[in-house]
Amino acid sequence: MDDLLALDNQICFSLYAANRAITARYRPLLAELDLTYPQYLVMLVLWERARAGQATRVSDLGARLRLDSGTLTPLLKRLASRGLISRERNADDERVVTISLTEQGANLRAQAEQVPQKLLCSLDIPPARLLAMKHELNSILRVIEAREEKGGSSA
Amino acid sequence: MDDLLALDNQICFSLYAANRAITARYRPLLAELDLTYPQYLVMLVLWERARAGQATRVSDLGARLRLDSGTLTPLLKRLASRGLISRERNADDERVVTISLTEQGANLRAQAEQVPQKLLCSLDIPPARLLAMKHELNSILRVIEAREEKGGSSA
DNA sequence: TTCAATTAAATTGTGCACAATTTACCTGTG
DNA sequence: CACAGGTAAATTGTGCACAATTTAATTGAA
Repeated sequence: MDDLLALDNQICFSLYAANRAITARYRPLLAELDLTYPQYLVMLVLWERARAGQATRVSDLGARLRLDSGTLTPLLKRLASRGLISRERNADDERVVTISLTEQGANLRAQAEQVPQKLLCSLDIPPARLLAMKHELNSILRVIEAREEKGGSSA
Repeated sequence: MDDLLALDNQICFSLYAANRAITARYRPLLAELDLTYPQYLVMLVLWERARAGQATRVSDLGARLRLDSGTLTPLLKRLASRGLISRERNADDERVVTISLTEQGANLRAQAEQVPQKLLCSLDIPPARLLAMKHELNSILRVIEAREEKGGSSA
C-alpha cells in the first residue's frame, strides 16, 4: 500500500488536522478574553510592537501574519468596536491606516499572559518536543515562502 | 527574551502559517480539478472507501476529517451539484445520508493521482523530512484527541 | 505639470469551520 | 402502544481566508 493518494499519506492533512485541533484547544482559553484565535494573533503583534515603540499599519500586521486586508479590515473593525484598538488614517499618507492599542487593549495583555502556560498544560506534550516541531515548521515555511518569490512550481 | 507571549514563541502560529502556506501550494494544482482543499480531502476519503467497497455516510466523513455536518452538508451539496457525488437518504434509517461517487467523481481520481507528486516537487523539501514531520504531527494529534475524550484541560 | 503606474486599504463574493439549534427519525422501556 | 431519550443531518449565524475588484492617494517619469 504505497498509495500516494491515501488520506493518511497526505502530510498536509496532518497539518490541517493538527492545526484545527490545537486551535480548538486555544478556544476556551481565548473565550475568557473574548478573542478568536486570529484576533489573538493580531493582539500579540500589537503588544509586541507597542513594547518596541513601533507604530503598526494594517500592512505590518499583514506581513507578519500573512493575511491580507480582506481578512484584516473586518477583523480590525471588530476589535475597534470592542474598544481594544483604534484605527486612524495617516496624516501624511492618507492611504495608510495606523492601528493603535487603546488602554483597554494594552491592559488585556496581563490576562493574555497566562494563555501560553495554560495551553502547554492543556496539551501535556513535552515542551522540547513542541519546540523542535516549531523549528521544523518554521524551516518548512521559510522554504515555501522563498520559493513563492521565485514564483515557482519547480519542474 | 523569554517572552512566552511573543508571536515567534507560539508553536501554534507556526502551525497556522505553515498550514496556510502549504494549502496555498495545493490551490493551483486543485484548481485544475476545480476542487477546493477540503473538497479534495472529502474526495480522497470517498475514493479510498469506494476501493475498499465501503459505503460512506456523512458521519463517516466527519469522523475521518474531524468535520461536522455544519461544514460537510453545504460542501457535499456543492460536490453533488457538480455531479461528482450523489446524496441519498437511507431506506432503512432515514436519518442517515449515504454519499456515493458518480462515475464522473470516480473518474476524477485519475487526474488527482498526479497531485501529490506535483506538490512534492513544488515544495522541494526532502520527502523523508516531510514524513518525519507527518509522524510528529499525527502523534501530537493523537495526544490532543485522547485528552479531548477525558474532557481535559489538565491542572 | 500631467497623467500613467503603484500602492494601501476597503469592498465584494465564495467557501470553509464551528457553535448552537432544529428537524426528523429511530430505539428501548414501561 | 406511548413516549422519553438519543442519534444523524440540516439549518442558522458568526468569523475567518482569499481571490478579484474598487477607491483613493501617492509617486514618478515625460
